[in-house]
Amino acid sequence: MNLAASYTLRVTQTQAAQPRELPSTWNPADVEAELYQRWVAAGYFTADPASDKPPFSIVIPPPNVTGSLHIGHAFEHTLMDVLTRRRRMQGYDALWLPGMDHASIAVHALVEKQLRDEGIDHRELGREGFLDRVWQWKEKHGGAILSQMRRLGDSVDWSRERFTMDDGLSRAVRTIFKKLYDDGLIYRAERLVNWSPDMRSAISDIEVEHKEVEGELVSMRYGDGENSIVVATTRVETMLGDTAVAVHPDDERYRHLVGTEIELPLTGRRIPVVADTHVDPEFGTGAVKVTPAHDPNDFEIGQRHDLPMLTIMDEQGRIAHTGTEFDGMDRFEARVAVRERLREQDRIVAEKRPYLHSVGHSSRSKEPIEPRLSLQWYVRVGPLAKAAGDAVRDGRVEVHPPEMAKRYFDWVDNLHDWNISRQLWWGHRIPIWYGPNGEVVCVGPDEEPPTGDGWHQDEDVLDTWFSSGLWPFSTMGWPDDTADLRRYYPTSVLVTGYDILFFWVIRMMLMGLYAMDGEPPFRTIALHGMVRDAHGKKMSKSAGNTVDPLEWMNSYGTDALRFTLARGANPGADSPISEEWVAGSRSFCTKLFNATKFAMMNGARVPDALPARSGLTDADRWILDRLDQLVSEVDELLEDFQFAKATEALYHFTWDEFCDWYLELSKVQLDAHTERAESTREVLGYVLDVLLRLLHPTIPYLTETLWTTLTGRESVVIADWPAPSGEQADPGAAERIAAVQKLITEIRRFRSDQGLKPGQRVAARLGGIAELGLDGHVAAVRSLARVTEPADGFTSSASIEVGLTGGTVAVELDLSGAVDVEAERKRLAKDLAAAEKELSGADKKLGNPAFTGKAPAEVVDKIRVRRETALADIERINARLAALPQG
RNA sequence: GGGCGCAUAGCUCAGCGGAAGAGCACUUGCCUUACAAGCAAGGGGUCGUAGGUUCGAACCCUACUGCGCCCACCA
Repeated sequence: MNLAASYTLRVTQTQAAQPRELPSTWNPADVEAELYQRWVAAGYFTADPASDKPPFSIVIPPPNVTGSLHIGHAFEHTLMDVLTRRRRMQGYDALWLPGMDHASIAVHALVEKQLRDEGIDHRELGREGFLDRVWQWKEKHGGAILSQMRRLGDSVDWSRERFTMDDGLSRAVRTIFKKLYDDGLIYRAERLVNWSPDMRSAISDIEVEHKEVEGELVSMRYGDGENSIVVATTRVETMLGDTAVAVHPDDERYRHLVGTEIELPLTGRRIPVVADTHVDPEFGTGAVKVTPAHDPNDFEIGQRHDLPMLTIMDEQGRIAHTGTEFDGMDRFEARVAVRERLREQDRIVAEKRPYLHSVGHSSRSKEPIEPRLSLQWYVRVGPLAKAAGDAVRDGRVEVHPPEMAKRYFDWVDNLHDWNISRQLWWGHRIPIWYGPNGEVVCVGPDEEPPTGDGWHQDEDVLDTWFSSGLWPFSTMGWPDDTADLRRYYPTSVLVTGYDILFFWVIRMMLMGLYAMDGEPPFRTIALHGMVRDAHGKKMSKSAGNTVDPLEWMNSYGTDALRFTLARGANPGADSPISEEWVAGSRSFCTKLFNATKFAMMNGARVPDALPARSGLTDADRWILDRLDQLVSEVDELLEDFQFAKATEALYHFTWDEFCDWYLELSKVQLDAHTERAESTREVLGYVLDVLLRLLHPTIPYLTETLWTTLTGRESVVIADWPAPSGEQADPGAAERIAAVQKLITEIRRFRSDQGLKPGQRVAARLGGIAELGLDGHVAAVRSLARVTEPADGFTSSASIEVGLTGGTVAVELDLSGAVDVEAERKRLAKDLAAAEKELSGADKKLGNPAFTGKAPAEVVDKIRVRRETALADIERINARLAALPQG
């Protein structure tokens, strides 16, 4: 892309029917809603599969239908929007597809609680009645986040909004379930699952959080006398379901007991002692009680030794079926009761309390999960996981930042079969029918389920992640062969947090590769970190350090929030955020607003073509060269997902270079009332045009306001992404501007040291400035450093020498007795010390033959130059010191 | 128990082999007609500790210390 192209394309935009005037101040709230509506109405965000542009696509990580916008969303959406808007400007047919997840468990729990508050047991309503309520809830309260996304400025294609419970997506679920079933990749098995007694449903491994809790470790004696053995447990109540005691096969202490049976207290049962290598003879007593139906380890031991599996709890976690006095007790109640009974029987050998250990909790209901033996449907992930690993290993899918790939492999290579059934009602019902004679039939989406006496459908629904795993293609019409699917799948990039890598990304990889004949769901996985508070702490409700992005948008504007978020986004790393920083970003927006206002007040206009460089000043050439560099830099950084660095570069250019220097220098040029003033207006317009386009993906509202006013064109949303001008850079101009900046800064420092007020004009003679080729900059130096031309009666009462490349400028000032000699002496002494330190450092290096011999020539040269400069400085400063009046 | 990451200015972070950087905070002076949500000037760091490699280390290696995260069925 070159400049010519970028300008030609823009001409196709219509002239905006609005006044070319800016409000006096930047009030985001006044324009945001209106601009967003206009963008949507104009169809800018609507992808077009028939277009001849190259496609670019992102699917949104679907937020829960229960959700509202939190800072994490705002962060993730900002990044996605920056990518999407940039691609759109680059001439891609950009699709960012929005939607929501039905969030099976979350919604089920929410509506269930609502009903409970109304005094209704959801089971009484029945499945149909309950689902009616859920849909009612969804229509009324669901999807608050969608309007908040509009507020954020997300350039999503609303015409393609999807919900995981849509008919189309449900059909995709049915289709892939059937395919997996027919391929033998779905099976039913009775295993231990993570059971939530509160939800009365299985939950998946990833919904289990392990937390350190203070429990107890109780050692108790089974059997009697010679034939007794001591076992330890943190869950005394499960002894009611013990069906063995296990010891290590090589353990001499218990060898005589292996194969015998001992008495299990309180139950009247006798259980065998078995030998199993799983047991660690070093831990505790070296003997383990085995409860196959209530502990994952014990389950495996049970399988190996063909032990009975006694389920001693009901689905709500109450002791049941034991035929003991404990039946009906809650599991925690029973823990105490059983321990007390054992103590009475003198079975307790030791107790450790508190005993810290890790217990799995439901991430949903926060209660300890209960391993429970139950019949569930599983996906056999082995072959799918292999493909998912290979796709990243062979580079078809790129993980960014690359270090994160390790984590991906850790997970994908160690996947267990995936339990996909949930004992809930809200979700995709498992399409399995059972017949009266034990038949099991999987019914595809376009097939009729079997009818007749005794046939019934499985009661359970699928894990939420089952349907979200299909998201990149189910949203595009799969299983139909649609234009969208052909064009936008695989998606270009997936933007998501590293915390969701396992939950969601891997599921999409498994399902995408499987359903789409080996085509992965995305080319690149771009992982970002978590938003944290100002001190890097994790945000949580309990810590009270959460923030509300909407509040900040109200106070500082959406752009300020987005700019702050982008500025903190280093790949894969967590980003702290605080209100102060958002306020700082608002300042940036105000600065840009004022700069544009200034330029327009001074007649800045965007030229059809850049003025010939030969007619431009050094300042013009310098800022244009810097702008070219900025364009390339920002482009490369964004291509590499380096949002923070790209944003930083834009900030620095805008504020420190464009505003602080170019605008100030341009004032001098504008005052000249020559052709120079005219070309300066064009350069101002040109730089702002490019700069606003570069900033647009990050701060869309402000840039739209400024750009349309500046250019009179329709919208920056559909403007072209800037390309470097293609002009030859002029390093000479840059060097001269650097010299001018240094000269001005030195004079300002001197003035400040002398305590001169900014408004106080003093005369100065700039000796040697012409010899350095800076004579064209005298007016600028005088204006920015606030020194006037020497008039009659000028007496030099102070002078400073400013060392510049190629020589020095002697600045003589007429301070008319205003010089503070002591301050000057102090300043010079400080400079002298610095120069001497510099000299000795350089001498040390250059005196070291190892250095001069081994270091690259340019490094040695640099040091030599540094030494020369230091020497000259010392001489100059000494002369100045000598010239100062004594006393 | 395994794995990964981080320790740089008061705070939050860049830099990752050749003179210590940014934003915010701080000090001083200014309402200088784009901007006080601002301008100008300035102070502040033996780059966690101890070794090693190198002419040269914030940067590479080793150990240690302190944080953080992820995974895991130690009764």
